[in-house]
Amino acid sequence: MATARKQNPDATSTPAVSGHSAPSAPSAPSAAHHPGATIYSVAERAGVSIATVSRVLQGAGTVSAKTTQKVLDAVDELDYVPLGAARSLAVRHHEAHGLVLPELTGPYYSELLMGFESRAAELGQSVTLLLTDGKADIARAVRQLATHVDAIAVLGSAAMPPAVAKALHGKKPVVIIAGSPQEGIESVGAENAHSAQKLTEHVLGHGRRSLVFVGDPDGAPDIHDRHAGFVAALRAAGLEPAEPVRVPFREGEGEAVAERILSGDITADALVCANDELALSIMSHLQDAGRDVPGDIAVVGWDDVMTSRYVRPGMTTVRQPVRELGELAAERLHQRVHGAELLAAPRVLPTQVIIRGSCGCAAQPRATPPTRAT
Amino acid sequence: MATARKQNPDATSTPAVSGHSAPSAPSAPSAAHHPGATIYSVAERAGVSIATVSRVLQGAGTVSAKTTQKVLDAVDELDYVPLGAARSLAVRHHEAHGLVLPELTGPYYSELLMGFESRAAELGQSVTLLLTDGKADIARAVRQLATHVDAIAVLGSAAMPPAVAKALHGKKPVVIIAGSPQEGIESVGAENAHSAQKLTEHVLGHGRRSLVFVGDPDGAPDIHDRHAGFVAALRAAGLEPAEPVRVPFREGEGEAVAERILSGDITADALVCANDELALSIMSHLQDAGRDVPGDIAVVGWDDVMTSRYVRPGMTTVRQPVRELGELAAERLHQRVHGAELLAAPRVLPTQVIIRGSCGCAAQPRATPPTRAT
DNA sequence: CTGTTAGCGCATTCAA
DNA sequence: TTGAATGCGCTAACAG
Repeated sequence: MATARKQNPDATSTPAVSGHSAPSAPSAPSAAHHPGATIYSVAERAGVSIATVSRVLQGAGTVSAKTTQKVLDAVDELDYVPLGAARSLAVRHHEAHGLVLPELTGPYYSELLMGFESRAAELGQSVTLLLTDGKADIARAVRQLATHVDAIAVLGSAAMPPAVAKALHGKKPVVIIAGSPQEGIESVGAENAHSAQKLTEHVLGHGRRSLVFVGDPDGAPDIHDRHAGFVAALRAAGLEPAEPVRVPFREGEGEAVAERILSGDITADALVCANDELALSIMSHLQDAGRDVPGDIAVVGWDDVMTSRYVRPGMTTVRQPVRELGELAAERLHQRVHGAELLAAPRVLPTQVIIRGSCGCAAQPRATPPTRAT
Repeated sequence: MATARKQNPDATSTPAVSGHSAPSAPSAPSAAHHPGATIYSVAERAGVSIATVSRVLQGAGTVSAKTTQKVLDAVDELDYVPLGAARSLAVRHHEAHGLVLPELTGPYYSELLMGFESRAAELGQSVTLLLTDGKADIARAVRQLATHVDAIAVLGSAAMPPAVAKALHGKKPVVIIAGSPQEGIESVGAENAHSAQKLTEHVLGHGRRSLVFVGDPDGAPDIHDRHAGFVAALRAAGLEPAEPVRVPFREGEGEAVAERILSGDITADALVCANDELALSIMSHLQDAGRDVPGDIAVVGWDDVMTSRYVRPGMTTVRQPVRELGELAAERLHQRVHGAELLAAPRVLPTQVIIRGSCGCAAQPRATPPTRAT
């Protein structure tokens, strides 16, 4: 019965003396893990009030050097770990941001997450991660997440029901990353259409005329935009774009696409792929079948993954500032939590076309700093 | 002043009648986001007590269908999002696990994280991620993390001061992943020494006699074990192992190592590398310089990253059940939180040697299911 | 089946 | 510079 508080159901509600926890048992000598040290045990051990303990721990108010030291010692001896939930309840803040991603294969998500975590940490926020792929009830998971965080960032391609996003929003700040801007929800992203157009123009510049877009424009908002840029470039060149080859961009799909090309089901002298994994896989299978890339057919991707530097020919692609995108999202979340207004226009970060050999340019020695264009 | 509670500083502490929040204002008609809906507002709106609201939300106790519906409606209308902190404080746990990783480049960490998140989610736990690379005060970050979670998993190679691990442990369950088992701290990992020995024996089987290990055995516990297996294989073959080439395994290091080989500073007819990124990079630079792999020199790696299937020759390597490792860690954490005893012996998961062409075997068509050995 | 009540551990006025 | 008291929103006995 050391910690004496809130327990006077007997006495009349007059501020009875409540004997300052008299020097009864001088508490256990030293050592040993108090599994449940609380601010009360620390205060008692230091011989101060919990308010004082709180002050030194928060660095708030002014506490004498001597008292501070006593408290710090007690904290140390007791191995005190504050209970975050109690603090959160009192201050009404979780000091945590949520991030919703579909999954983590490939460098894109990881980069994004690293950027997000890094900036969040700088701002004193921890990050709680939610992966949607394979989850049965995503809406439930997101609501659960909302319970523990102050704000949430969602990747556009994460399978989160728009209804959920809207519901959350209004309760907690939400930002959509690389998604289609929704009414009243802030979004950040990397530029797509313009770079796609530049990239396509570059391929056109090699004299290719029969280009096909590989990837599903309706699968994700950024793919949609890339396709739009592709189409724009073709039209500007007086060409009529063929129907895109709509495949999801898992690695395995590349083989199927390659087969269709080899069998003549698809005819093209250049492939503009929705991302590098797809492009890489297709190129590899084509090469295995004896086709020359880019001689017979050019292949370009998007994302500039590591492998794109190692294959031959090097993969021509587009690099996005993915890490910065993550940082930006964390940053905006934090500002919004602290009262900043929702930004009406999406923030879009510039991207960079990386020219290597697969587009038809002379092969470069691989794994060297890429040539920059744009 | 709708929610009437805990406010009778006037009346004597006798259980005064406290007028049941008489049907004063019938509350706002419909619609609109109550920014701060609480269990009280929901209860009031549904015309029940907060206990009932809690019951339907927790699925605990028995509540009549009609009442349940009223509550659910109120929750819906008010767009009620419970405050996790309050619940955590009351039930005294966070329903969250922490995961400490150095960073997220390459597929290893991502896989691990996916496994961890997936299993944690199944168990109803959310995951809070902490990346140590680039953090100034890691100990502080970890303590901060400990504040919000019930248990923590740490990757062995994460730069977490052992002292912190020990401090945390005893307060919250801790498991070390792929690290050196520490006294009194549970650990899980993938098998290293034995597979390394098998792999080395395989290379030896191709007639190579001058093998060198590339990677720093003191850099991470699992590298240490792989090196040990390497040494064991050589000794068993009557060979004296050369000093390992101690480099960190960032991608950039490969070039430097390749240079030393080309310049004759290092002589070897086979390289056993600490991981695939290193092996890949070295092989690539060697090839660029005109060396034949595996003709002139064999190169093998560890991890079986995606690129290892795409390069030629295919990279011979060792696949670890990384995802399963993550799942196992989450699983153990959860069990420990729920009272399970600390496992004295480390749980170690089996690995698999993947034979492709870079070790000296006949080149395989790439990007096909790997041949299994072991 | 439902309501009352007492904390959970902490931050924070308000006094002293 | 310090302490006493109050409440954050929720769960969980305990009554009824």
